[in-house]
Amino acid sequence: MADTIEAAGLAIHPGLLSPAEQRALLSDIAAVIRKAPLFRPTMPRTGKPFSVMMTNCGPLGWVSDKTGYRYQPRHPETGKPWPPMPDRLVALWRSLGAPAEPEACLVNMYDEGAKLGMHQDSDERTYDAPVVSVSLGDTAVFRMGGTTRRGPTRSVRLSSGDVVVFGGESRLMYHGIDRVLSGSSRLIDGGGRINLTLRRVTPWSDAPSL
DNA sequence: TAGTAACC
DNA sequence: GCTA
Repeated sequence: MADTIEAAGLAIHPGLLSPAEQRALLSDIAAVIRKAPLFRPTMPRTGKPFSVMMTNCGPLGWVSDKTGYRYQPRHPETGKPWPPMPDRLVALWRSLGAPAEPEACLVNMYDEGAKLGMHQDSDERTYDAPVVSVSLGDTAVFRMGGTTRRGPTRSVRLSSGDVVVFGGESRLMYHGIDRVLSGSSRLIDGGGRINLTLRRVTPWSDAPSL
């Protein structure tokens, strides 16, 4: 395990999760996907499909369709509430010193060829809490930039078990996935990469009313 | 608008 | 810079 990289509130923790922890988490997520099947979001206005498949767990889930990006309490296809956040993810969030409790866990499934263009996580009503990202399965070529669309970017490989915390200035940094290195991990049967992003959507002061 | 093209 |  290499040293933790830290800059402007960004913390990359290579190999934070042991192989046993990765397998346990993957098992939790497989159960989530059985209850809340992966769906393919589409772009606002154009309706162009994402290459990434998604689902969520926790009280709120991120979705996108022709009408826009938003958080909502129910699966867009089944109409059912998102499955509960696994205890293991709440424990991870707390272990990283994040405030309150995570309200949303977006599950992104990358098959071979899937990618995600550069974007900011800015659909939340609060940016006080960090975004916590967990990588499972095949290695991703992750690109990160600054807090505006233009400017220099750098490329970082994220392997299974790596955890990234976007806090402080880095909370609104542009980032994306250039590609996934097929066959680089044996964690997921059939290959691919699963990324979990834990987020706080509403300010902590609003939380008791949830 | 988390996609994509096209042009440099 | 386009998209509906």
